[in-house]
Amino acid sequence: MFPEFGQSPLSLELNLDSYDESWTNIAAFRGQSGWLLVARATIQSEHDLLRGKLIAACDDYETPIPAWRATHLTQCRWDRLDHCYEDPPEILDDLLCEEEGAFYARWQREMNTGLAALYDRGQRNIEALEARAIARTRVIDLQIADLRRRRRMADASDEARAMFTEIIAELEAEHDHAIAQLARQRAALRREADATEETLWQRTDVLIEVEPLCLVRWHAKSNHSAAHLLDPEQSGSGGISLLRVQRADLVAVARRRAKEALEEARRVEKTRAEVLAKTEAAELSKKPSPQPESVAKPPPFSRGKLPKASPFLRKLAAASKAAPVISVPQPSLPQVVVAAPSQPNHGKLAIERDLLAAMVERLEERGRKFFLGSRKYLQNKEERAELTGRIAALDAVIAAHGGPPEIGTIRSLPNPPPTELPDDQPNAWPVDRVEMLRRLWGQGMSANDIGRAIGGVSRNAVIGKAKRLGLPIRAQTEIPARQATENKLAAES
DNA sequence: CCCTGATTCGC
DNA sequence: GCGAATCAGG
Repeated sequence: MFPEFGQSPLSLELNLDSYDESWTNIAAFRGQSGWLLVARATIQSEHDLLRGKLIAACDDYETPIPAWRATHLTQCRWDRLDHCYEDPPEILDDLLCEEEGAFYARWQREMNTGLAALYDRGQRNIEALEARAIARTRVIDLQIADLRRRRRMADASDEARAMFTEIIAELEAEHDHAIAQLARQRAALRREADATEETLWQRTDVLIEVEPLCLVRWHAKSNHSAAHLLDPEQSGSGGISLLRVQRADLVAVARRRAKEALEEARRVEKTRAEVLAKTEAAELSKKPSPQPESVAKPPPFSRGKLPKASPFLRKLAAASKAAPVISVPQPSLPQVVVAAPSQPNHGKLAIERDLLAAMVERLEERGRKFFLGSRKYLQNKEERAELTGRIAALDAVIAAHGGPPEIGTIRSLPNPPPTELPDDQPNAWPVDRVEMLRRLWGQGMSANDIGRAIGGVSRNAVIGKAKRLGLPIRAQTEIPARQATENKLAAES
């Protein structure tokens, strides 16, 4: 094990040859380098105390190395200790966070028999559910196969064949239904179990402490292995073959990254297609009579661009920064044309709502990895709260306008007030906040206080917004401000 | 120093 | 349009 260096990063060389156990445990690290962080974790409650080592490691490409594999590295001897002037990658922190969460969960399961039982029971329930579903679908499959065979038989009459087809269709529907039901029930069980588990977690008052022991930038070296690492025919030119090995690594990483980016891009593409379909459907239902003239030549949208996308979609696309870079093998969209809605409609709001809900779900899933109360957990929680707030706001808007506009007299040309709700711009100041700002600014409250009163806004933001709103400029000699200062001075003396 | 609002400028 | 950084006055 390494000495306890403290937190400042050090670079060192690991001698893989000094590893005592099976060579296969560390063979993959040959010639590699990366980062390694070891921390001591202590969990303490009224009755129990558990200590453990947390290991977070990654390679040069920031690919995480599982803790159980990285452990082997710590068993090697090291030399060439030196200062390290590089900054450790952020992912190391993330990994440590995950390890912390895992450690905590382990402690919970070990120390809390109720939780362990609950966990087991949940697993068993899910297994039973799956077994039942598989048995059921298998029976259906057999029936379908049998019916198909009968249908193929020569002596079957046309009516009989039609009947078989009908029954097969029914059975297939039932099969699909069973699968869907399984998915639903499984998700429900999981949710339930997680919720119960979390309440049990929160009930225990514990203290978790993570103390970093060392943070090293490592290079793995192996002397004797060089000989059998090299291809025999290239053994004369070690440098070249080493380069080749490195190149292979780089190519592999590049491929992996490209693949991930492609998947991401596809996901975005899919969401976009869904939204398009929904918007189109909404448009169609809203305008039963087609208006051929109004949209003379709707431009086919270009690839990688979100046509009239909602800000959330754009954000989504931006978050998955893959779309613009990677060329997605486009499934040659059949020129889907959307008459871009000139004003916010309820279909759009509903879609945005759905997107937000989906984002919340993803956040929730991600948040489960983090240790309760950790920085990342809190951040996640905050983001979730914000999104839920936005969903509520959207709901209110949708409700306030009484659902989708009916095709009545009102919906004619003198078009309805476009309700200057800043739903087109998630960054824009919501109307109520602007109102508040106006009022407080009028009352002479300081920008700092206004920012605090509104919440989540800096004084600079308040001032900036006030200026943009064209609110009366307040000279710095304004009474309230000076009064406040004087009051303070008076209080001091 | 503290506070304040005003302005700039990169996003 | 937004707001952090910066400026400048009290």
